[in-house]
Amino acid sequence: MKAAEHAYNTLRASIIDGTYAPGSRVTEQEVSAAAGVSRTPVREALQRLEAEGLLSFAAHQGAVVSNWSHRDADDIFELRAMLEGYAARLAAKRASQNDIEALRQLATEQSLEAKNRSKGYIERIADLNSRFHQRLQLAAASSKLQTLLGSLSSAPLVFQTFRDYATEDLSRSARHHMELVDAIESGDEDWACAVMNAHVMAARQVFNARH
Amino acid sequence: MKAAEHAYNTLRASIIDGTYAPGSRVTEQEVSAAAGVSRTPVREALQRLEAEGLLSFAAHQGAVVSNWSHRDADDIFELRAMLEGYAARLAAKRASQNDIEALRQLATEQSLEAKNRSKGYIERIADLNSRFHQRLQLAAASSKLQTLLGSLSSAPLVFQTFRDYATEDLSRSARHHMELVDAIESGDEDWACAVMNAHVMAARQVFNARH
DNA sequence: TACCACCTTTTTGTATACAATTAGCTGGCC
DNA sequence: GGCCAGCTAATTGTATACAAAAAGGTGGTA
Repeated sequence: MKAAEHAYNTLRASIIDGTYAPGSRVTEQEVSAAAGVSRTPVREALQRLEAEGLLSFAAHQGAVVSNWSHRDADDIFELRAMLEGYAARLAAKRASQNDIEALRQLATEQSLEAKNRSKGYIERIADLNSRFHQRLQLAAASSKLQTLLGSLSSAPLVFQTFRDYATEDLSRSARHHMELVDAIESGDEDWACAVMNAHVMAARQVFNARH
Repeated sequence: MKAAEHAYNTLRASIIDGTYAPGSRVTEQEVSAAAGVSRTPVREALQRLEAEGLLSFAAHQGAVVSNWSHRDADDIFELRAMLEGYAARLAAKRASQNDIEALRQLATEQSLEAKNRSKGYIERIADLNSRFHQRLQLAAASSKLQTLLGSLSSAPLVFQTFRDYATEDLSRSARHHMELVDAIESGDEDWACAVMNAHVMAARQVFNARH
């Protein structure tokens, strides 16, 4: 793996798991030492994380970990609803048979995991969930949209949200995905968009209830 | 000015004015020589431009200038309509008296420039236009939204579009801005959003007619 | 003449050294 | 005792040197 990528992964994990608290300062040297690479690739990693919104630079003061106010979180869910809704629309219009089968496969697996809840299911569901959304965005076939959504969903709160899901939330999420596949397969843009909106709004509700 | 910023500005200008054609490869050394700085800040500039979508990296092959297909352009206008429409909504809800006065000032100036068309008016109008939109985004008070829109409007096609504006297009654009101010001042979210949608769709129409 | 291996050159990726700016502190002065 | 100047240490910003990888050309061979 390239050094820059290693530094990026290391720091990103540290931010997400809370090792670096929001608002705390991150120096290049720290990361350099932690990742075992020189400062050059570290600077690259910092820039990427800044572009993704996990860090922000104050002038001449280096990087600080972004902290998300309640209002920011609300805005982000609103934006996600809008953009993912649009993605669902495009997917309903453009998805190939391959896309649909892949999506159905992922949604089915997720349903099973949500039902069985065998050891480690949270991580597996989180993974299936993100793969589902990414596959849907691929089917939407708008690279710009994918970029925009990428910068939204990489925000820490998405990760946090999943841990907060109760059992019924998990199965509802899985049902949403199944319904999305049906809507996309039938080519019904309005339906797909509506389900996706409900999906994101449900996630927002879970988040707001806990924070 | 910092060297990285200088490299960024230099290369960005070269891409926008067409010195670097879409699809052409950009080497670090070239930019380094052109800007008169070392490769280190150049790499920083390349990353920023990649994040903004003006460049894209192929694995181990360096940076190539992005070229925008017709479909990409259409998607971008669609996304801008959605996001700027949302921004207009938020602005209608949240704008302060200061915001409104600043917006009205900018829109008024733009109207005059569109009417008089004195030497260099294109550049001045382009500037006023971008300041108007940025001020509106500021009034919308959603930093994440601002980031997303930033990555859309920095795309080359926005610049190109403005040069294509005919006289009547320019005055219509100015009228849209005036109407937006009225809608925002009255706090009517639907109105503001609708005007903004019309505004972006009109821009798309101009772009599509020429390309 | 076509094709393949190898070498050269170019270009990216990384490390390190140095410059410049800044924050925080220490000591002296009022 | 409080406050300001100046210094020190820490941190970012930049340049350069070197390593690694890859593209493209060259020569030889079938």
